[in-house]
Amino acid sequence: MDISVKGEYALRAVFELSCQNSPEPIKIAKIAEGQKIPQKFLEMILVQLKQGGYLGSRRGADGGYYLARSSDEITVGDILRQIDGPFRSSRRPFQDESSDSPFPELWERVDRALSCVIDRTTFADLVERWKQKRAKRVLTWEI
Amino acid sequence: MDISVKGEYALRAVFELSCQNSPEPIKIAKIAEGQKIPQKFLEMILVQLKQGGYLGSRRGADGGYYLARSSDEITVGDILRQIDGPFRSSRRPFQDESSDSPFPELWERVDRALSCVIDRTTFADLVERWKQKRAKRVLTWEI
DNA sequence: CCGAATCTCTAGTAGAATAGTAGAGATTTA
DNA sequence: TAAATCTCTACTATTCTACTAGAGATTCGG
Repeated sequence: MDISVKGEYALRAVFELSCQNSPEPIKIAKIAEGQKIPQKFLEMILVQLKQGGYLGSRRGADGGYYLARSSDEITVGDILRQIDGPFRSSRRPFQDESSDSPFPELWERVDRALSCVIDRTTFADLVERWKQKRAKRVLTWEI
Repeated sequence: MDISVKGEYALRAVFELSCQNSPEPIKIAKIAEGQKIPQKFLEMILVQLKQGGYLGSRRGADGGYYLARSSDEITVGDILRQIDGPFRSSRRPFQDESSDSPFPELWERVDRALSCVIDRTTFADLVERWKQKRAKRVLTWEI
């Protein structure tokens, strides 16, 4: 019942790209620096996200990564599943044997509850909320 | 975002005890057999559950484990947290550094959603639902 | 078209966690 | 007391996590 560091790095990388929201690619090094992620580790993560169709890339000078879809069409759940695979609670090996147990149904309900948060939260949402929080903080300071 | 086998074994063990619902202790061997859990592994799990105050035990002939509380006062979340520790999503190391990120809030929402299921589902609930499902199945067969 | 910048691919790796196993010791009851 | 049972300590094989290293492929500016 935990999220891997790798998964969180992936979220932070996509968040960074969503914030920039530029059609021009952003360098791995810049993302790594901005989000404090070991660069070589991040490289592997970004390749996975590209394979999933969430990011695109360009090599060479002025190369980098960019969002392959708009940030309101990528959810937190998309990224986590791409990086860490499907959550195990949904495909436990116990289900088939006799099925005479209350747990498959429990795991379904857990999955649904989780899904309500992670599959409904897009990166556009995250950026917006984060901006609002920042605006609020600045306001409070100025008063 | 997954549940350990150990955690699921613990749930199954407590479920077994809740089903029996007997004041008399039930032997480890019987629980292990009933829920298909390696006995030696189960022993360690049961000790942890006893330390958490969820189970009691008696040694010697006719010894075994029993519920230390009524099954409607033990939740799925209690057992999972006792076995696997608190979920990491709630105490990630990223929070403190700058806190200039939308993720702490996201993890809070994940935790709340999860909590709505696992901290509100007691073993009495599980037993009842399971019995109802069984009754339904029998009914369908008989028609 | 050269070369520098950048992404990409393969491989390896230290340390922790997972899912157990083994066996002697402590306690209780018949 | 003897047998049954829980309890405690220790060990271990395998897998996973979070990286690191380095050579190769591609692009673009000049």
